Amino acid sequence: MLQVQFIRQHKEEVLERLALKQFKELHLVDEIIALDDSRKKLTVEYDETKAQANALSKEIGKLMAQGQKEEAENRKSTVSSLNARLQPIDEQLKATEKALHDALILLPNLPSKLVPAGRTPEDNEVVRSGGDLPTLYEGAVPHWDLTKKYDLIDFELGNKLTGSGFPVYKNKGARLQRALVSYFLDFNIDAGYTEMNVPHLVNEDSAYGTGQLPDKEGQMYHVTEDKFYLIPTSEVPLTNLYRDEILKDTDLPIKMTAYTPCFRREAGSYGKDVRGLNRLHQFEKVELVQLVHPNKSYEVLDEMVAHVEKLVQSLELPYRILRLCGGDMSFASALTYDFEIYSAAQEKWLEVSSVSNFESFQTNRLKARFKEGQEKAQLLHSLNGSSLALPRIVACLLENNQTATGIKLPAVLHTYFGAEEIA
RNA sequence: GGUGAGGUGCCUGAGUGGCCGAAAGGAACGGUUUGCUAAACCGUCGUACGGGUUAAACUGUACCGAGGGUUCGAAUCCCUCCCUCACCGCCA
Repeated sequence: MLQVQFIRQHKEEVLERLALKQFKELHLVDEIIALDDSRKKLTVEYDETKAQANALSKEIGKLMAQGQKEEAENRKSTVSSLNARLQPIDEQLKATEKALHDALILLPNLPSKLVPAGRTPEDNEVVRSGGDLPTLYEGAVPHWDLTKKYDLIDFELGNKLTGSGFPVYKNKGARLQRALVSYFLDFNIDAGYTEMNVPHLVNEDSAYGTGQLPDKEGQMYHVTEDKFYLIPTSEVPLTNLYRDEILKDTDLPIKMTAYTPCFRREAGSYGKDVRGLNRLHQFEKVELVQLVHPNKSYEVLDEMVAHVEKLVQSLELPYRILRLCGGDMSFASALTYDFEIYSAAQEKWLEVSSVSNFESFQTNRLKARFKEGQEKAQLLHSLNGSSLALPRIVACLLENNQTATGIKLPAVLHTYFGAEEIA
């Protein structure tokens, strides 16, 4: 959520940058300023009237103590009439505040200066790439055949237990997952991230805090009886750890990593995009979250991108890093880099990580702040990134490294996996 | 799930209708003192939204788990909800 004060002070800039994000409802900006104007006006009216009433009420106490009953009764009726006047003002004020808030949450975050113009994924900028596209042997097949051939994942069993999109990992498939999770976590811990283990269900306040509610309710699984939501990513619990907190600047940066399952309803998806491991309702992911000083966040973003890049490189997979264009970025992001890995048998790029700087967009909603000395509290900047989403990594590892006799694993996984290849 | 107790500032904890944005102690921060450490002493020490100012000073309103209510006036009384703790039951 953008800050009204910023919008007021930088209206032209806000309009320009919203347009870059392909945001159409630019009229909201003027509406917001108008609503804020009336909010201020009503606040003054309310406060002044209330101040009178409060002062009189205080006098009543003293008059009563002095036994001046009549005078006290006089004041009482004055206060009563003041309060009666207050009521409609209060109602208007509340309605105005709500309207203002409702309009504010419709505005997406402003894209940073680095964001390329554009509307569709084709407009994203490739900033770097690495690794060589593998040449597969004659009999190479997509991962959904490999998982069957080596008995790694059973999609049908998952259907039986739950439904499509809930695969059952078996045997070396299960072990490969666990190896990857351990490796990713260790890699992150070595870079100074603190490992966290957080709830997989969150309450409404948390879902609201990171922006899943109110708009994306349909994308989450909802436990209606207890009003909990299954997390779509560990970004939700991790970032919400600091909801309504005021940190000291010396506590910064906060660097966290967590491994959790992620649950996504992904309503409306179909076709080959959802085949095999490409898109699931439940998958595993290791996530990075940082909360940092506002003047550090872009430096930190680069650092996180470099960190994920090193991780991908260590898996010896061909990758490219995209800087997302205005139209393809998420609602809350100011700048996003996507990591894609080439899935050789499917012959397409799969997104395996998305690293974003949200600036103060999330923290404004969360009220996650920090203080430098005696200064006024100010909003932190939040960032997050996957490191990495498991299923698509598995898909690429299997497809790209397949041989006639088995699947060779990158060296970094040998110890974790307990073998050099899946045969 | 049952019964009981309770939710106050960074923490502990007082406060049962006006003198309470809230005692006291601790922590933290700034300073004085100090050979060092420690101690002592002085000061500062919540947030938000307004007014005001070049900026301050100053000032108003709201907030004592959340939401409603009673009252001229609520941290304090009433109602609903949430949460925590203790004991019992059950149990990985």
